[in-house]
Amino acid sequence: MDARGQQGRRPRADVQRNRVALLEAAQRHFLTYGVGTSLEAVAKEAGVGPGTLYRHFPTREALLAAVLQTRSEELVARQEEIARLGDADKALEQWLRALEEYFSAFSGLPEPLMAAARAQDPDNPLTLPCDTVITATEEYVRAAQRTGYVRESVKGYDLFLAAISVAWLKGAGAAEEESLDRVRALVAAGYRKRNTEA
Amino acid sequence: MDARGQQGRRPRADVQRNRVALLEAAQRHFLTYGVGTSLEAVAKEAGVGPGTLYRHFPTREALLAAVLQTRSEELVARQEEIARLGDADKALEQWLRALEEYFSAFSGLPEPLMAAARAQDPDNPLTLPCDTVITATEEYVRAAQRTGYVRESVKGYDLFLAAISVAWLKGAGAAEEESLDRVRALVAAGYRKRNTEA
DNA sequence: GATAAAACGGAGGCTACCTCCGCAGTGGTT
DNA sequence: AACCACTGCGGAGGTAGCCTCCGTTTTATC
Repeated sequence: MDARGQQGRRPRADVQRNRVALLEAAQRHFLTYGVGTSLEAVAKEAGVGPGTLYRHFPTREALLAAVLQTRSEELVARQEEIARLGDADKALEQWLRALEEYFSAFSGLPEPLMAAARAQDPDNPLTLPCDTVITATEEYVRAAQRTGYVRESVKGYDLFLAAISVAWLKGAGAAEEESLDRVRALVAAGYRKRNTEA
Repeated sequence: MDARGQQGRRPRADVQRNRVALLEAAQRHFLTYGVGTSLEAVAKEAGVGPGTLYRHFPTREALLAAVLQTRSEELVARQEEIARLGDADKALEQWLRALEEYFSAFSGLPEPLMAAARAQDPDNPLTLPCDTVITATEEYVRAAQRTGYVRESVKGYDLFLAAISVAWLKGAGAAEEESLDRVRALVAAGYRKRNTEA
């Protein structure tokens, strides 16, 4: 009598319950210990056995991608906000900043993202979000090039690489915010046409 | 009767023999599998037990630092070569390139180097080489600033970070040489005063 | 309730880390 | 050359994390 599409029985209640518990536990652990955290510990904290974790999320990347979903949505929301700016240069700058925050969501995140970006393996659940942000970056770059702010030789992928590098630096913990700001300025000075002397 | 310093018996021959075998095996494995390779496998290939490996090199970082010693010497040799250039701008550029190669010696090397650079733990055997190259970078930057090539706001540490980031990108394998070249150009355009339009 | 399908969970096999200590190899001495 | 003392060897073993397989439990439906 229920309105689900075609056939098959209604999905079991415990599946959804466990999935949510796993995602919450995973987020906590990724935040605290980075993406390399023990998956067994995640399962234990979610109150399920390791088998259940691996059935829901067959690889670490799958779990990561699922946890990252929320952040991806935040990123889309930011895009709308950025679109309201009008100024293509400011938009690109803000977008890169948003990207960087996204990549720094958990310590160690840049690594698997890079692996996904490179391998183009359609089975890797991180490939999709990766490609999405690269494409978006290319558009911001094109827009800023049309209005003459950005060098013609710069490609969107380059700035994706720059953003993920800065995120890596941040996650490697090796630099205080002050150093990071100077690196960001370095990148900005690198892609802009105008030369703000200093 | 032999000319060793003060007292104690002569060091045993097997110690040196094992040390060399370990270093060779470690270098091979680091080259092939990256810095995360199995240390037990290294010991086995060197023909010694795990205990011997850990006695010689109590941590992975210690082994890494010892293997890196050769490369550090190469880097010093390069410095002399660079000094002969005369041009401070070219010198800085070449130094950054040499740094990047040094950091890319093994896949995954940037991670422990960053950790050492940040923690300033005197017990970490990677801290010393790290500090050395940072100091050297600062000098190259100062020289290039004196001759007016480089922005005053740039710090040596920033360019160290930039170089290690590019090495990370290379090791993460995510970028072909073409993309890396564009990122390098981005960094160069970022730290230079002169604006080479494009 | 009864039934069948779906999901659970933990035991178990695997690999790697690192330590500890009985034993073997080595340098010095006679 | 034979002995001694000691330094260094190496592997067994405890720990932890990965991932799978399958007997058991939970669930939706009738």
